[in-house]
Amino acid sequence: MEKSELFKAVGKRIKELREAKGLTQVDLAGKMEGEFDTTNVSRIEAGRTNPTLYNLYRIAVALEVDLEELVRVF
Amino acid sequence: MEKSELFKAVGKRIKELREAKGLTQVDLAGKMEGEFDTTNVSRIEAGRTNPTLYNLYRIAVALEVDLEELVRVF
DNA sequence: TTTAATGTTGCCATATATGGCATTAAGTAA
DNA sequence: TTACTTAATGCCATATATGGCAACATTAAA
Repeated sequence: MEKSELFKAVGKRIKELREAKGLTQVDLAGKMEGEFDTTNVSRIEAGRTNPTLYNLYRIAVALEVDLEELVRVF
Repeated sequence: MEKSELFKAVGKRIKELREAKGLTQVDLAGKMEGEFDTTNVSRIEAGRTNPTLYNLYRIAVALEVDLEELVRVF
């Protein structure tokens, strides 16, 4: 699997999980532990960046899913 | 779960999977798609850095496991 | 129409992951 | 002892994720 494909797949998954909970990108950033800019939520969902483990983890916690769920892209 | 705990847990998992395959850190870096420095294998396994999604993915491929396996730390 | 909410994108600054190399240490075998 | 392998770590340079803000487009509601 190619790099940008991976990013897009994970981003899509995050977006789906977020919308399933009825959250906006602003809501998600706000629910995350510590600081997180909404700009980055957009970038990660769009697959335009290579997110770090810790940010994926914080997103998973905010979305109330296991980290595995976010990276189950096959 | 705290940040450095997460890194250590994922690092430990990588180390276990690597050793289960009888690979050295050099072997693992060598098997990874593209370039990857052995220094970083050590850093990631030790939990001293916050690895990116793409590098976790490349490690998973080299270790012949799903990415989910690497982040199943609970 | 105006207003507000949502998301994307561009820009720049900062923080940090990684590349790359050298050193160090521990283990193992000669 | 020496020589080799493996891994950890320190240093510096570079690449890039993120912070933070502004501008823009879209949609929906008044």
